[in-house]
Amino acid sequence: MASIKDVAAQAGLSVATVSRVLNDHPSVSEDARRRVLAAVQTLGYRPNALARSLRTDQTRTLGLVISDVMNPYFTELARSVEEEARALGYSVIIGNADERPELQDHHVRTLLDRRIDGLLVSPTDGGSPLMLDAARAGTPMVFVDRWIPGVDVPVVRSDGQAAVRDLVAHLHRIGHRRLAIIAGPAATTTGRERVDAFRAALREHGLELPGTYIGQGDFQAGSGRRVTDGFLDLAEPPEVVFAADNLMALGALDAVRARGLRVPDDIALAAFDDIPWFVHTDPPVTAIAQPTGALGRAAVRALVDRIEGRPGASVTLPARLVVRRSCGEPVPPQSPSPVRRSTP
Amino acid sequence: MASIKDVAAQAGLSVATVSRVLNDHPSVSEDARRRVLAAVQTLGYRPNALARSLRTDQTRTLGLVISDVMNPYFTELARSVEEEARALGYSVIIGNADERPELQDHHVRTLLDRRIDGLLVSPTDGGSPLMLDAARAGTPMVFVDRWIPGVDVPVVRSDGQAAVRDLVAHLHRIGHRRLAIIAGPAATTTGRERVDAFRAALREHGLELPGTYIGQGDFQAGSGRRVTDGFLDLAEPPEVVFAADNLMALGALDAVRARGLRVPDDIALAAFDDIPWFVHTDPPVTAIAQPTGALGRAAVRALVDRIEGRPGASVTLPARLVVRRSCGEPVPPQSPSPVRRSTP
DNA sequence: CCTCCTCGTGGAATCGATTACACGAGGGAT
DNA sequence: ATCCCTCGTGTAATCGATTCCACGAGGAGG
Repeated sequence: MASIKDVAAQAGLSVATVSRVLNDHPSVSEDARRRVLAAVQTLGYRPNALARSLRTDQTRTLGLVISDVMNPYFTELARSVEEEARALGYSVIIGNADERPELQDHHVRTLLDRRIDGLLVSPTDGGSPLMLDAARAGTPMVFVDRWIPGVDVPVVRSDGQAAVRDLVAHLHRIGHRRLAIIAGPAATTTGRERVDAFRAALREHGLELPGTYIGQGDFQAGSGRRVTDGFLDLAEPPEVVFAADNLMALGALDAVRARGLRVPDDIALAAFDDIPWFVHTDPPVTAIAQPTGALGRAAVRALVDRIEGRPGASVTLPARLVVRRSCGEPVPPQSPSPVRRSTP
Repeated sequence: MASIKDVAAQAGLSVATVSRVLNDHPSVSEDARRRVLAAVQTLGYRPNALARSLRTDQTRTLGLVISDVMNPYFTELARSVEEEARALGYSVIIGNADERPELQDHHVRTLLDRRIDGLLVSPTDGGSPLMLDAARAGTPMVFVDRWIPGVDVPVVRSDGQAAVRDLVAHLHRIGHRRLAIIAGPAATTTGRERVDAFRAALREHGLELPGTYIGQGDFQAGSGRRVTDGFLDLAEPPEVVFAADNLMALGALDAVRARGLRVPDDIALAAFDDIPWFVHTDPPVTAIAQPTGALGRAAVRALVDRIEGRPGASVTLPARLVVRRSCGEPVPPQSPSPVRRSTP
């Protein structure tokens, strides 16, 4: 592959001049510029990003470590992150932690070794020493969706508390009293927060959340299935299951279906995170929708702010309840389909 | 950030010796090794991947350019690719082309600039000069899922012909005669092949595929909606719509639902690519399942073979029909749920 | 005791870029 | 005519690693 030296030779100039042309530095003659550009053309030269980054100490690359690529929520987040980053002149390297702390660490390490300019993380756990050290050492970092308390890093997230309250009110109005939740891992903020919000909302209606109605999941489909099975085996099964993410809701549907039961007649279902498929499931699933695209974009802006020396603020955006039929009547006039693809 | 020089100083040795320890070169004394390791520990040193790659001319990184991250099929592909690559000691950088040729080019260029060791592509179009040049110039490359004819690059893909024939036989048996297809872009091999296979299978039953029953889609949900609307507006609408991918099937469901019609009573639906949600849609969707994980793994192995100087062979794996209820009776005894997550 | 190897180590070149500094040519002000 | 800037260019240092080559110490063999 042609290097800058080859271009210099071909153009009959020094590498310094070639470099100046390529970075359009002002003091270079029109003649030199033309010759360099011609040489670049004929050699098909492309600058070596590694060499450039080594010298300039910046990669114009962001690392994004997400908890699970197979989760449509994170997939959409990744898409909006890449889009916004590209608009700001950055590339993104995605690492998929698959909800496994050791994999998360692997990716953080690899990204740091590559000297990315900044890191966007949705932590799977309480934070490994590696990540905490990196944050303390001054690596620009922003938490997105989930975060780690006690670390001085901006957090871009969605607040589901009001939406959860709306959900519980909706369930209560329909007549449900025995409400259960499939929780996410206690090591994650979203895992804890959603349970807390749920419990607080129940209390407003004078309801309890007994221990047997809190199932421990891990944000993946298998755990949703397992926990739902447990609920259905109880002497007094819940009337509603609220899954703390969409994959566990998928698992819950699997479990219900495997027993030949029906939603919402035999048991009602609601989920955190709205995805396009929830419109077409049997029945359409009532869900709490996060402003995913906006979160991704805000996270990138906060991170780039930090990288470029500006403060970089935390952002919290509200989630909202989308009522469909999976919790029973009343059916709303027309449940809107979550909007994808087109960014207005 | 500490460099190898700092480690050398801390250990009281030269950078050469430090480097030898780090790459566990045989000729280094036990004493030196201990001192270097201690220095690495206290400084929290991590080698700079950029510098290393610049010197050794290899990044141990694979580029993967996929057509659309929001498509669960590609998402699963990406996951299996990363998994296999990691097992072989490689990292993966994913570029999302979003079915747009110019974005695909952007990512290929960026990846090439980073001097990735090899490229895995699922081309969105007939191939830009950039990509063809790279292939000709000897960049190790493998096509996955889709490919470009006339380029000397191994292809790892799934053959759906037999499964499409099974599907058409199934539809014919049920009594359907007017079958339509939502095709993918003609610029992609999968776009063309699926139409061809469908037409050939119809012919075996003495059926035609009229032009009005071929809708031009782009593998994204919006086009599925649009095309299905067109079908439903025909004087004689088809009895079955076969969507060439899962997102267009989602769009088709949207369109049918918007008119207050029912699947399969008013119109039947089948799709290429099976995903977990198809089990729980209303009704469960009959689909053609690709061995996605196996494809991703085979593609990585082929690419790594090329990179490491071995031949690197093309692979074709069969797809299979999964019958559910979206095409009407007969209902199979129990339609299996596609397996995710766990790799056996 | 001398010679020859082997082993462990360090010096320095190298990868491909960027950039500080030096330098010569040309033009304007004095 | 002299001085001083500005402009365009080139030389060389530098980023952080790897690796070829040279070198000194020590052991084996004659």
